Amino acid sequence: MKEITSQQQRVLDCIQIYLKKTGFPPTRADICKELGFKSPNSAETHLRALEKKGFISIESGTSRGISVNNQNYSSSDDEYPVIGLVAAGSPTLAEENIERMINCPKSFFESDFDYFLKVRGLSMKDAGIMEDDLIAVKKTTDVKDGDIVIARLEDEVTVKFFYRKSSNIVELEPANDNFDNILVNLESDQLHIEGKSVGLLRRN
Amino acid sequence: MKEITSQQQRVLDCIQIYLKKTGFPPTRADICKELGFKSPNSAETHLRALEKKGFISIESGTSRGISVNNQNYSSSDDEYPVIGLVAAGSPTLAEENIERMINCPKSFFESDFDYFLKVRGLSMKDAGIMEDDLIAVKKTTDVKDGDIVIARLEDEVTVKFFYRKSSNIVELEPANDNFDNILVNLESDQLHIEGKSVGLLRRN
DNA sequence: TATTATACTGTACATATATTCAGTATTTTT
DNA sequence: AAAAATACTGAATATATGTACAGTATAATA
Repeated sequence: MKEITSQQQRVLDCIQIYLKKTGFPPTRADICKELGFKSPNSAETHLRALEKKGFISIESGTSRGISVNNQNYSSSDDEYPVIGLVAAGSPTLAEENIERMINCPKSFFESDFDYFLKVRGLSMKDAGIMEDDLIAVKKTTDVKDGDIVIARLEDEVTVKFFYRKSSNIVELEPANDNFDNILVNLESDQLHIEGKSVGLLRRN
Repeated sequence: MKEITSQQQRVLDCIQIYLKKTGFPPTRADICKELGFKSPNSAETHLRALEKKGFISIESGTSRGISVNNQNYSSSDDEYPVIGLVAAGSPTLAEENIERMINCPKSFFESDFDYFLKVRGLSMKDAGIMEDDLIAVKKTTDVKDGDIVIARLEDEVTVKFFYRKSSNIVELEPANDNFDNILVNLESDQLHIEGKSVGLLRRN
């Protein structure tokens, strides 16, 4: 399977989320509405590209005739690791940081995910993310403005809102007045996006 | 869910087989072709009957807008209903209020639970409970000070912190400065504790 | 440098599709 | 005995939808 572009990934995600939500695939217009395109042909060309690369199949002349090919759809459970949000020096997902495993259905959240991150601190409390909450993290670097991302800045791992200010300036914004925004210059600072939040789990 | 007739069962089977084969639901014409009907209205009336009996949902004006309601359940998991937090007059757990079912491992939270409650409003936002969050609710009247309870006061269902002030005074405390505490006199007011929160689920 | 792929807007149109209306007939429920 | 639900055929139609065509622009590739 060939390489997928970030926009094509967005379209593919859009299809899967729509499918999960409604039970049937989206139309071209639905994709446009969801992703902000203004012409149905925008969706059409992306769909053709995704088909050419083997990610989806399209039934010609058929409304909503889209099917996702890889579909690992066995609705069975899986074990997901819980990673502690370690402050400094330690890379995420190192084996030492796995606190325990959690049994959870594969398609529990709108998007698939790779691990649970245990939250430390209250920098995102106004977004309803509290200490010891478990964030379902999807490993990806394809993040949009407003996404809650797991970012590593100079060996420190944090959870913040993501906003791209310009081609090489990124703002990491906490959801707590007691914390300051972090402006990152991609040229001088080393920023690594570990993934983004696709859900949250709290156990009282 | 009401009784299904043998012909309606054939149509329901047809939908599920078609879905499995193609990845998207059939049209009325597809069903006719599959089952040998000669008029699209044959399929239509069966679909309407299946919808009325709760086996499927139909999105009006939408091509292939059919979704099958009973999701495939897997082994050790269970199906839990999602209940909308209805404002006034409607009792919780009435069947009409079930928005959908969620497949979830039985021992997912620290305590067992009975249903998910979909949160409306921000009265508990400082406790990290946001709009549209799903609270895992255990049906019980055995609540302690500081528990997050689901309470019904005069037909209104709310989520609040629970504090017993004296033998017949209970305080329901929101987690939001814009809301006021509610003092309940158990002798004059009718307070019913539906249950308490044992966990929370958020799907971005 | 030319070509191809990506990433769109915008218009137009044939057809795929839901849905209504008019019938007929049998079975079940009230 | 009347009413409602079930189970169809057949025709008609508004609209939902795929898809082609005409552009523009930028990035990647050969």
